[in-house]
Amino acid sequence: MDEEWRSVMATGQRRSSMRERFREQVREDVKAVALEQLAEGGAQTISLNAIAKRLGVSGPALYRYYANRDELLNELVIDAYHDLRDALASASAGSARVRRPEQRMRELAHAYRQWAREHPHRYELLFRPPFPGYDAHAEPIAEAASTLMLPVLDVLDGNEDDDVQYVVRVWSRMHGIVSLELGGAYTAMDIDADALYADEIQTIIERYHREPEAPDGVDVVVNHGEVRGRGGPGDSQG
Amino acid sequence: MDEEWRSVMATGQRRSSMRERFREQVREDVKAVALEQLAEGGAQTISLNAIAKRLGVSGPALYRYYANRDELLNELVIDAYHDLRDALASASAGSARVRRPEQRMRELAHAYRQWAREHPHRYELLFRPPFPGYDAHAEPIAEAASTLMLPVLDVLDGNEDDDVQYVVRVWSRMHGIVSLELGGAYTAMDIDADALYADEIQTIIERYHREPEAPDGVDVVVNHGEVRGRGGPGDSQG
DNA sequence: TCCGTTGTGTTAGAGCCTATAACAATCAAG
DNA sequence: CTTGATTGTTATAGGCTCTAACACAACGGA
Repeated sequence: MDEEWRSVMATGQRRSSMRERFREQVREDVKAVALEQLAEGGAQTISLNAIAKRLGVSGPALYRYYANRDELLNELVIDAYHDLRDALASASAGSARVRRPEQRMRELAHAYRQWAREHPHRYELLFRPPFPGYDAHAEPIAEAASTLMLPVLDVLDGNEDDDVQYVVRVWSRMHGIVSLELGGAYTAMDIDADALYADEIQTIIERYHREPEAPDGVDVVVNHGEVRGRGGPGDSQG
Repeated sequence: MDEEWRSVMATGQRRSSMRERFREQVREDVKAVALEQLAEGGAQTISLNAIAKRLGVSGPALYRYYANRDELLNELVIDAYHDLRDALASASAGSARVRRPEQRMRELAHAYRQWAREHPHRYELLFRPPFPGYDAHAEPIAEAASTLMLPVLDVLDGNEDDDVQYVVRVWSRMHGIVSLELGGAYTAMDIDADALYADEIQTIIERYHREPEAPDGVDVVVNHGEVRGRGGPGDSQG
């Protein structure tokens, strides 16, 4: 830790707020190690003590940087939420105006699941009831949801108001599969998660896709499979 | 603990396997306290030490009954799985031959969500990736899934083979909503979980309900919203 | 009835953790 | 150069899991 200080001093950068920069650097280092521990054994494996040891620092030193373990975890939650948001935004932007909306939806859904599979513990961290000390959960989740909503709404060409509930339902369907997949439920019962997810997304897309091609506007604008009055039997042809 | 022994001896029940019965009793007591701790602060709150203290026994005594903390947790998982299974079976049996299949489906779905809301931490315990020591997860989850599948299959009048994937998808949709609800996501974004869930189930029911009333058997037997060839535009009337 | 086996409880202790307190050293700036 | 803020250290308290060594009660056969 002292070495870093000296090397930084040697390079002769601007002295102002050097301490702050260093402080921020240490906080990042701590989070980096915490992320490794998280990836290895889940949230309960994260230990300030072990992190300190790995950074070559004696235990309580890190309490200068994080008031307690929960504060570190909350930081990880916020970072994870940002990361997921960026991944989704990136996927959404990547297929912005190029392809058909169905394809955009497919890619967005794929990005969602892929992020979860790449960072299972962080995903778990995001959408888990943190009953003991729920500090920074409500707000990030709500914002993450909104961020997920926007691309979906964009893909669905929805009107942002009544469609919110439908988009949440779409999100819930994606989350349901992803969550069970990460939990190992599908593996345990020998089910192909890839195919399952693909089929589900396909179903969602078709469900949506009826709308813009509806011949006459009977009242189908925001139907999306909600109740809204049934058309009686015979409205299906396969 | 000695008191119980003496009182039991005093009642003069059959001596054979008295020890076993007592042992089983203690194991149950331990689990009871563990369940309280679970309900209060989640799985990480469960502590053999604290349980021992609450039972008026000194710490390591409980290691005579549970090899380690994980064994206790696994027992809780298995119990939770049994409990959920019973709740679903009960709901399924309760509305067995009386009502229309749609109503049975509705009640089954309701029982599922209700159990999760009554035992949020146990539900969480069931469907969570237990990365550190996953002992008894794969099998219980698979069996719990089957148990959930059967009533759903029954409600759907499916033929148990090809329909498995569809039932898993239905289950995933229920789990998705329940999981996000327990995670507090809906509360954070001001969404009525009751309505959301009801709508989702209704959608599922309608989706299914087209089948038996399909006018001519075009190939609709196991369609359930899977890809299987699209009918082109105009197959929706609201 | 006696005695060995088995089961169950105890305390002691190692090793991990979180977190606080008291103290020392270093940096920043007047 | 002195002073105050920052950051590191060790010591300590208290919690946890789990093992070891020991004591005693219950069981069951001789």
